[in-house]
Amino acid sequence: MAQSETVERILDAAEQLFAEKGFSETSLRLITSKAGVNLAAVNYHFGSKKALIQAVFSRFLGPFCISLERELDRRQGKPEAKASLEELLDILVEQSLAVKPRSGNDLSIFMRLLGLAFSQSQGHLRRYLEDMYGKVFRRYMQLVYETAPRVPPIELFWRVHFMLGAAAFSMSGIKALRAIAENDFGVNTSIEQVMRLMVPFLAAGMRAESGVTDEAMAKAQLKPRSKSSSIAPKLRISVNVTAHFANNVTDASVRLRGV
Amino acid sequence: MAQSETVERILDAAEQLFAEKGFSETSLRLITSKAGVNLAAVNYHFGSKKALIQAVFSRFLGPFCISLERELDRRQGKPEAKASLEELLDILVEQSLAVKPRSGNDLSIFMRLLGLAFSQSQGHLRRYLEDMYGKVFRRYMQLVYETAPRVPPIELFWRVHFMLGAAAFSMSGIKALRAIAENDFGVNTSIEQVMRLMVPFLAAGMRAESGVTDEAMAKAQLKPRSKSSSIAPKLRISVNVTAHFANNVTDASVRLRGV
DNA sequence: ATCAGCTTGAAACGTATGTTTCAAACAAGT
DNA sequence: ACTTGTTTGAAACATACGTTTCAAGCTGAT
Repeated sequence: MAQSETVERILDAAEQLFAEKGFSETSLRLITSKAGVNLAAVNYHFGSKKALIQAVFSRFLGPFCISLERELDRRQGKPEAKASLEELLDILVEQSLAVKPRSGNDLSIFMRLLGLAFSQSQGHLRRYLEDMYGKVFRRYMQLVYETAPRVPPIELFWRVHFMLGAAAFSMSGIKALRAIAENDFGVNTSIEQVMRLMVPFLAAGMRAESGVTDEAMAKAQLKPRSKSSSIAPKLRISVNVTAHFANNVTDASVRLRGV
Repeated sequence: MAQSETVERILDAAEQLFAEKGFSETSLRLITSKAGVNLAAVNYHFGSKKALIQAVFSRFLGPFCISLERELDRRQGKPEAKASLEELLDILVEQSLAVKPRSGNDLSIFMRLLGLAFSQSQGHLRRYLEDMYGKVFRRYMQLVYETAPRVPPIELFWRVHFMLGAAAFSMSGIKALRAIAENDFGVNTSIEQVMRLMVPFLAAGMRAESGVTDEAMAKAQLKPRSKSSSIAPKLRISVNVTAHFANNVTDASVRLRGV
């Protein structure tokens, strides 16, 4: 077996180009020519452009989530005082920085991709990420909720998304923003510094006094989920369907994963 | 003269579709068929797809910036105590809500567009917005800076972008988020409520204790701009050049505006 | 009623994209 | 050395896009 180096070259090129230009703006021809491989190689190794996009994310998110989960296990093992919000955010920063840096991979590339994942309307990507990494994400968010027990749950819900937005946005435009900061202030801000600057900002925001005035909202509580959703599935089926219907193209996917 | 209703229909359709799918994912054919006009109408009335995108933004941003500037003038007229950060943010909320709502235009659409403007790599759009509305934006930001004199300028710079991100992200995904909130908490959150929930979150984040540890960053100050840029130009020239060079497509634009 | 100037409709153009095809090249097991 | 299964290379395919063209339609002033 050729131990195909081609796959890695494609992933490297795609990761970089997607981050620079977005998904639909990056053609397979551009990727393959930058990677120095044949055009057909993408469809041969990945099956489609969509699958390529997902593979680019998995290459980073897989190791990241594994090490994040391990860290959460470690913390939850020792029954000390609950982690503060700052500590929780620091975990994310640390784990991001810890993921093995490949050649020329300076983290900002992937952060930008993560931002794009939200803002570009790639439905398949959202579903894929939800299926693959939604569980760890929700576990982490539960811990965040517990650090601010005085804020109404519904407001916490929104604040978490304000946090997400601040992070995704800053990271997605970080290259341009760093250039502006350098130009206007004459100081270079590293990706790591930006992430660390974000921690006190987000923590303070999460802890701010509640702004809820609506009575119904103040009393609203998280509804218990149905029992079935809390049972770990043994098997998951994945089917991708693309329907062309009177000029409207819709795609749906159900995913199935073993074990 | 036909008082062309076509232009409005195209703008309405484009605004909605861009917000749903992004710019490059929305074809002119989709826009024109949704608007019920001929394909060629876009190029006839706007000249190109790029110009259409810009027009969509201007239709909202024009009135918005005018009324924002008026409000800033009004406040700066009376030499009372400086506005608090919450007041400044409230101005934005108020002005956003004040812009005349067109049919089916529930503000979230435009907020999502604003988010896309940053994350999609439409270089021409960024330049256009900077040229047209950069001045008001910087004036407003100057006021924001002044409300937190104790935070190092470079950190304020980043915090402003964290704010922008929180707003753009939450607003851009607001439709889905509202559905989730409704489902999980059984409470409906209006767009206005979300915006108001954002104010204490953002204000607290901006005022958080500085997280700057780097000595160089702590001392960095905003560099004075060159004098010429502070003089209101009498005339501005606009030229768009698209260069196809060995598979790399680059476009640049210089804009010229009367008065 | 006529004419000029906008505006629309339908079709075509040129280009770029994702995907498929198939023969050639290659690697490894026998 | 031969065979088998995998990987590459070059070309073609089908489709979708933004844009252009030009004849037909319309409006309002003369």
